[in-house]
Amino acid sequence: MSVGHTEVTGGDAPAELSCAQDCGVRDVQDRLGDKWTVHVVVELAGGVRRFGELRRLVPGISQRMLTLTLRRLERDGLVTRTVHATVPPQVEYELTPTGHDLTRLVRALVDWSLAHRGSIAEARRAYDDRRRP
Amino acid sequence: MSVGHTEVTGGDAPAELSCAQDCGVRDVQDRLGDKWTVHVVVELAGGVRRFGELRRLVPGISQRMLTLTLRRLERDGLVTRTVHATVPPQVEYELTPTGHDLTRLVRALVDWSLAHRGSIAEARRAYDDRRRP
DNA sequence: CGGAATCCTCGAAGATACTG
DNA sequence: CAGTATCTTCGAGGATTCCG
Repeated sequence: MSVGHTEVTGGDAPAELSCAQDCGVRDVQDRLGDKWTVHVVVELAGGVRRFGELRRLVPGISQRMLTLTLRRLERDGLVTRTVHATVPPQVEYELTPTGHDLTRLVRALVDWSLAHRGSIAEARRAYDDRRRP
Repeated sequence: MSVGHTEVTGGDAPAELSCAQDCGVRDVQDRLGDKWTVHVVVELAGGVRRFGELRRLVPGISQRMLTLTLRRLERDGLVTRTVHATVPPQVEYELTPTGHDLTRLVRALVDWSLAHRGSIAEARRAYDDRRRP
């Protein structure tokens, strides 16, 4: 099995992982690996959401982290930010097409972890028991 | 679109994301999000590897981080560790079936980032240009 | 060779306070 | 309401040293 390596000469396989250290994979890892992005994306998958709405939908997130998370998503073109010049102010966030495609990856993540949740927990118990008798 | 929510009563959809705060998804996020696991898994996808071999195959990784990364993978039942009582010592690592399945997720990650690499870089430039004229 | 133990740095994330 | 600005904490990860 080969995860990544495409022969540069004539390959049609999907990826070469080590193209000049990571070729952008780190960006995705950083988004998917941080504490809040996945949660925010999941809520945005439900449609347009306002800032305070997201704050309520993602329990435990601080105002600061919600702002940072949304800004990063916006910067990467995964989310649009629409300011309505009303009073009080009203800001709406929505997934872009690319952002929606990200939810497919998130779903793959969730599916995988659910599929192997049991075996991992078991392996972990076994390992810990071996180490701490 | 709904990424996660399965009605507990009779749903057959794949996942409920907020089952008691994350239901194991964080574990996978932590592995996939950290700095080295993906690289190590990719190399192990090529077959059995010795410690020093991995050290050479994953450029930049420290001895400590390679050890930690492998231990975590072993603890989760994704990698087996085989010590040959030779001199000098020889330790071999290999993906378990679950570990091999993890490579499918890694591949999805790599594929996604390659597919959207361009649009993300572009969005990022546009965003930065808007903010710093 | 394949680690374990220790020390240190630095950035992610939390808490709090202020503002257009 | 939807932020920005500061300060602080905490842990991942790096460097180094020692060991069976």
